[in-house]
Amino acid sequence: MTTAEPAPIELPEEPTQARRFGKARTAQSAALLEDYAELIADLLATGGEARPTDIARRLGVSHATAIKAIARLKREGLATARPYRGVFLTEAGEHLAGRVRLRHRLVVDLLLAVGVPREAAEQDAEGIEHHVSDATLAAFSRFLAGR
Amino acid sequence: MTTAEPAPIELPEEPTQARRFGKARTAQSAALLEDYAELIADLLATGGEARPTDIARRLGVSHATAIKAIARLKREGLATARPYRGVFLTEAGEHLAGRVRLRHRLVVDLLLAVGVPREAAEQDAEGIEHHVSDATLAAFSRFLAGR
DNA sequence: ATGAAAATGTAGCCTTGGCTACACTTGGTT
DNA sequence: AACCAAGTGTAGCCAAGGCTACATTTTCAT
Ligand SMILES: [Mn+2]
Ligand SMILES: [Mn+2]
Ligand SMILES: [Mn+2]
Ligand SMILES: [Mn+2]
Repeated sequence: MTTAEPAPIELPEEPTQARRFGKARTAQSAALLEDYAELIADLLATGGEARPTDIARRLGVSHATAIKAIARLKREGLATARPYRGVFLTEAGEHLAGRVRLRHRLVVDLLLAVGVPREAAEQDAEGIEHHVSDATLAAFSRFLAGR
Repeated sequence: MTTAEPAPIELPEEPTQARRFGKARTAQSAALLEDYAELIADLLATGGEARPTDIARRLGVSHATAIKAIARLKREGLATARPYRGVFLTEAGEHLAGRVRLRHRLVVDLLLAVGVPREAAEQDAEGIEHHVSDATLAAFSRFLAGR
């Protein structure tokens, strides 16, 4: 034989595929808020305060960009902030941050468990975490527990 | 004891964290082109042609949105298309589609292997695939081979 | 107390990726 | 040959998420 057998291509049903892509887009649009919420919670927990400049530096964006995102967090009821006074999370924001942090850790742990090198795991988890459903998260937990 | 021990929070170094977030943003901006390339290749392979309306229906977006994305594919040298004549992939586009399809399959297979239910695996893979680095992909391959 | 540096906020610009509405081809039926 | 439906393209709108430049407020050292 000259080449490996190319696996046959089969397309999902059209409505199924459209639904999957749509959900992936929805997950993506939530990603930014999730990262901000998680980071703000971490900064508050470790340093005591979450200032726009700190947030911006950690995310690698300009402070203007961070301030606009914080405005969106406020608009969506996840954070509070008064001018020149730092950012805090609402109940909803804290709750979101908690779930996001758990997901983040589980994704990293699963990647490590299947043999992904540490830094790749930490890097890839930052994107992957936003696309892990509850069902998948549960499977990750079971897999990690049973070994 | 009353509550589970809350794992201690430690933040990555600032430049490290900024680099990770930046890479995740870059990966995200490539995601749309990857999905289009993969889908166009699949349509060409199975149906013989990839028309804007088909692409739009499968992605769950309007045909106008699809046409604009196809324009971007052309701009970036991944596709060719003449008015009213359907879309084709360039060498670069075919190559991208091939890599994306492989990644997509490996991600689904890995999720199944760790116990994720079929539909959740297919769904989550659609987003996860865009954040899987070569190092992680290699680890997935090894994991799947050794069992 | 004051002056400089740092942080914060605002304005205006850009690209991406959505959408709807409308105009124009194309291709099959009659 | 003509018509009509489907497909295609274009225009114009919007929100998100980037940026730079500039104005304002705080904070900190002197
Ligand atoms: Mn993230
Ligand atoms: Mn995270
Ligand atoms: Mn995808
Ligand atoms: Mn895919």
